[in-house]
Amino acid sequence: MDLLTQKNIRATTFRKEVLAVFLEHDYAISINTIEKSIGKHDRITLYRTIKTFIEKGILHEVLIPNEEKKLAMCQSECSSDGHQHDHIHFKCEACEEVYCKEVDRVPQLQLEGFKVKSIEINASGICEKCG
Amino acid sequence: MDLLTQKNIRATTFRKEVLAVFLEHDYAISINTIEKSIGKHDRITLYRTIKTFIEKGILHEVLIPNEEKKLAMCQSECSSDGHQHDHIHFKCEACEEVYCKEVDRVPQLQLEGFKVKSIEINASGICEKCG
DNA sequence: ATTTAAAACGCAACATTGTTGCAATTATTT
DNA sequence: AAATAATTGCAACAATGTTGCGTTTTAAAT
Ligand SMILES: [Mn+2]
Ligand SMILES: [Mn+2]
Ligand SMILES: [Zn+2]
Ligand SMILES: [Zn+2]
Repeated sequence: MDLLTQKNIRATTFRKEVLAVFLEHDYAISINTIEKSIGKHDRITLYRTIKTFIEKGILHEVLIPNEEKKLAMCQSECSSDGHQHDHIHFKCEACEEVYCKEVDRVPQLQLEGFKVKSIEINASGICEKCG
Repeated sequence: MDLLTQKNIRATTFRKEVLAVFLEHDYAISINTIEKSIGKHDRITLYRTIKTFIEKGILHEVLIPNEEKKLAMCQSECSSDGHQHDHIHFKCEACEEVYCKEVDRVPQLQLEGFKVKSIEINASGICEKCG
């Protein structure tokens, strides 16, 4: 069964094309990259598609300071009830791509006086392929 | 001695006003907030001021998914040679502000096959004041 | 103190990124 | 097959960020 149907949205041609672009990459991509990959396209529909995909737990934003906003696919746990990521974002200084990388245990954080509910990590360095 | 002079840029009226806005807040603020705080202002000059401040290690961007871009002051270690932050970003679900929070030890991260050079953490939960 | 040179400012014009309303189209349900 | 609901595509707009250039301000040199 189709991922789109699973997430309770209609599996239209446009959405399948957008999804296909994400499946072709193993790293986070920008809206620009998507636009270049899909042939004819309507910018507005693309923005709405992305918004829907984020709401439904198909995509999530990947924000790195001083970089273009990027998007990447979620794991199966995410849904309209919320996102749940056990992964970090890793920006490689060599290939310059940003990878979503699963980790067994996301490092925890203790902050005196603060109640920490969730944590999100962006690391940088040299990736597996470039190492 | 003035922070601006310390960082080797001219301490103009405009820059001092922008800096003052940051000193009034103990959390990250948006460009919109700055614009509302300084009386008359030129948007272009503000954008250039921010860019300069980031380059000189006075400000850094604070990016949280699905939120307006924010900015916050750096610690003294940052300079045009680079930023060096031993702090995390904490978004409070109650007051909705994002705080830069110093930590004694930033949690480390081991990734099989990856060389981790730096790490950046965004946490969320309930802050000290709201707890 | 005056002159000079560099840096910063302010304006106009533009580029990029993202949103809203609405009519036409497409997908699902009856 | 018809009715219904979701999605699309267009136009128009709003928000965010950039570039060029002449004027003003600042710091340095005389
Ligand atoms: Mn990710
Ligand atoms: Mn910070
Ligand atoms: Zn790499
Ligand atoms: Zn709070």
